[in-house]
Amino acid sequence: MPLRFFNTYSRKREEFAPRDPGSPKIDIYTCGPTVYSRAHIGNFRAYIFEDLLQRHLEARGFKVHRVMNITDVDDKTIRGAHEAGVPLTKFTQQFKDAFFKDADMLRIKRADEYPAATDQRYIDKMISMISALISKGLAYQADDKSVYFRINKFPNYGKLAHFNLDELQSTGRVKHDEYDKEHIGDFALWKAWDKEDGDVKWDSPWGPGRPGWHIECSAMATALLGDQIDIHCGGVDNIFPHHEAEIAQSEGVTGKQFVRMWLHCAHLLVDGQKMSKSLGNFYTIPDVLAKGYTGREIRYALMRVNYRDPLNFTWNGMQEARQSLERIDEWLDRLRECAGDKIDSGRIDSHFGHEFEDALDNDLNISAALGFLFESISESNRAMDENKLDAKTAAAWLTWWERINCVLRFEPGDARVRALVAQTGELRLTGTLVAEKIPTEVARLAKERAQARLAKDFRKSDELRDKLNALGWEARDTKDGQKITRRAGA
RNA sequence: GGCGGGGUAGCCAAGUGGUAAGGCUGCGGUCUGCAAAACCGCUAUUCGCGGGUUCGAUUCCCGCCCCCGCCUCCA
Repeated sequence: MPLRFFNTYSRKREEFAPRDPGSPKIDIYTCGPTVYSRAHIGNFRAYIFEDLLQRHLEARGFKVHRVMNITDVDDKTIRGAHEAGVPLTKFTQQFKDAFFKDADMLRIKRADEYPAATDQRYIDKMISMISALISKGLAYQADDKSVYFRINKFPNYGKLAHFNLDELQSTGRVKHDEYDKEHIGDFALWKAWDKEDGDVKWDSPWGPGRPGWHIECSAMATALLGDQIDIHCGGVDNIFPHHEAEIAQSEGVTGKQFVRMWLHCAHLLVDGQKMSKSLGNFYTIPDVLAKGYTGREIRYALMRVNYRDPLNFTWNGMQEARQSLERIDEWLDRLRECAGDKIDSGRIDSHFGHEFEDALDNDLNISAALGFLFESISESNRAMDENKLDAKTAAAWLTWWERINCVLRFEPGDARVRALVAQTGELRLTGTLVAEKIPTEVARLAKERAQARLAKDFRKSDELRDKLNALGWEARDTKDGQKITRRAGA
């Protein structure tokens, strides 16, 4: 089945192939955070989408080289540093650290490189690109000393967003230096130093200043990935002006098609509105964790809807994510018990097809892929209920799970490891998971409860179950004895 | 005004020119001392609205309504 993605440029689903058809190498550039405050879960929806994209491409045998930029100089970072009374680099560092911490929490695979806009290497590259644009007549220095891109000289400007330049309207959200620019749509490549910038400045042929926002991506992308990249991703709000500007700058310098495929992620909504810093309707990862949810539950909640559809964030949705993951966890536990010592001898039988991967091939249709997973869960659960699943097949299911989980990364985490306490009170490990140490108090209560049950003292047994519950553990009676697990989200 | 995305059960959501996957919730059943989990069953004669094409449309075409986003800070 061919890999197909919706290319924003053509507005069509297109078959994807690497630049070099004979090579599995793919270069991806993804727009990263501006580190002026903590990223919110709407931002992370885009990063989760990119993670899914990368992991699926890798599952399909491609060698992905991914770059994500860190914007660490712009109006907001400068203002934030000024207000905090600390140097810019110190101000941005805390949000860089927080970004990686949050990304790890969501099990987002690290990009190969995280270039920062303030790295002198890229400042130099930006300056050389701007010089090239000026020499080609595609840019000019205005009276305010800033350098602007001359969009009227770049015929393709507006092609990505499908905008007609004559119809661009100012929304009044941003102050324009309309007197200095030739065209309202001309965007800054180099911003001349202003006293509000303080000591944030770099030397350039046009005087001291700092880079415009868009040029950094063109510079870092071409510096690290070359003149042409396979896939470029971002949120839909980056289509215009940011990605439009990137095309103009990059192609203006190189004369080559900059990006072969543009993929854009729809917004995360809150109460039907875009989650954004400016509206104040946002949650950060720590906000959601504080409500008792785990990183993988957030991951599930952000990943389960196709990336091109708006996704409404709700606490009900978080609860659904938790319950769905619980279902997967229970299934894995049953399979591991069923597989027993055959657990490592799993081999994929022919009936374990590739429907999961096939679904993702179609523009990352995660809903269809998860639908197939849950159908598989029902099917194998039924077989286990009927005692028709042998250990080898159970092991094969687990092997299949390991395969698709390379993309999903939904396995229980360290903080939520499942363990068994048999009636004897002995600790037993399930499958390949490492058991979390059951607190001695919990183990003691569990043992006491097992004894009460043997004595048919159900009143005491129920009281002990309530106590375990209060401690965040769940006691369940199975035919193999009492089972103690961490409660969901605990 | 221009350019996009979306509207499928209580909620989330897939999908196809041939009669609606899956998840969550709820209800009934099996199992259980009771639960839990799992399994079984039930829950949209219908896919925003109105036309058209067709033997047949949720799916294609035309018109309209609603929601969200972008139009130079935004993932």
